[in-house]
Amino acid sequence: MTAMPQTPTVLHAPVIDWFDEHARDLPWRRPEAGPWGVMVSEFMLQQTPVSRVLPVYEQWLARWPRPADLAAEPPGEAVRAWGRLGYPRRALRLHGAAAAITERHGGEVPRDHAKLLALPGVGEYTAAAVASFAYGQRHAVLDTNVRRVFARAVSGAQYPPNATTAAERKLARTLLPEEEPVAARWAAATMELGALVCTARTPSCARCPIAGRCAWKAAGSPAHDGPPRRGQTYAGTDRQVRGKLLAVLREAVGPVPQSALDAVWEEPVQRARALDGLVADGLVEPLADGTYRLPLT
DNA sequence: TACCCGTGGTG
DNA sequence: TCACCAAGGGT
Repeated sequence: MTAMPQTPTVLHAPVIDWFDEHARDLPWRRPEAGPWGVMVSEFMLQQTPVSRVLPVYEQWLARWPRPADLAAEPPGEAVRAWGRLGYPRRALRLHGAAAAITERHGGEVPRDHAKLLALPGVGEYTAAAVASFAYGQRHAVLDTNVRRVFARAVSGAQYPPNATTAAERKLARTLLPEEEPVAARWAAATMELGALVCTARTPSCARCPIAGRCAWKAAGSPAHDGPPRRGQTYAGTDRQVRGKLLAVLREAVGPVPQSALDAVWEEPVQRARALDGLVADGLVEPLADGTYRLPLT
């Protein structure tokens, strides 16, 4: 059961005041980033830490300052520029989003949440984040940081559920400040609080602006009880093989022979399955002569 | 819903 | 050392 705060607004001022003082100076938060910069950052930050995104973000925006600039290049160039950020399908989707923005929205990142949501690679979180951070709109922005902050401060649990629940969305809407600019500030502030203070492993409650109102802390910071949180195995999986295969193609200038791909993984069945998967995903293009390259279309 | 999808830092 | 973790989305 989720406990409703008696007066939701009491959290707003301390969290936003804390954000005013402690917010990181990130490039996508600067005014010159614009909606496109915000969108690029949101794609890159999906499951990838800020520190690793920073250099790639700068290169990306310098090379493709507008959606149309990216849309004008082959998707394989986006995959190559993605580097080692991980989950390279995001690069493909960002390229697809840029193409859709160019074709359907006159080259401007749409302001409307529903239109954002219709873009490839843009889900509930990213649509709300772009609408809120880039356009100052009032949306519940529920990422892993915000979910953890609310789980602790309001629900009294160490961790949120594995999958986002309807109760969490309702709570987020309940806590959202009424005024649009305040709501946008709140969204960024709660995310930052989760990223810097209310961290997953060892939260710094001594530095938390709402520690005095935290339900989890008040309960004695009880350990997580429910089902174990989903772990991520990696070694020996298809994902690892796909990563090795794509790394070869990223670093190659032109098409690579089958033999170069065969060299990265011993086991032929899994290797073939991984390569087929990359082709099916549009990350790799097989050529008639038996070589492979990053996609030109 | 549960699972798939990369990569690297860290306690 | 190694399991956990990092501004999710698609199916």
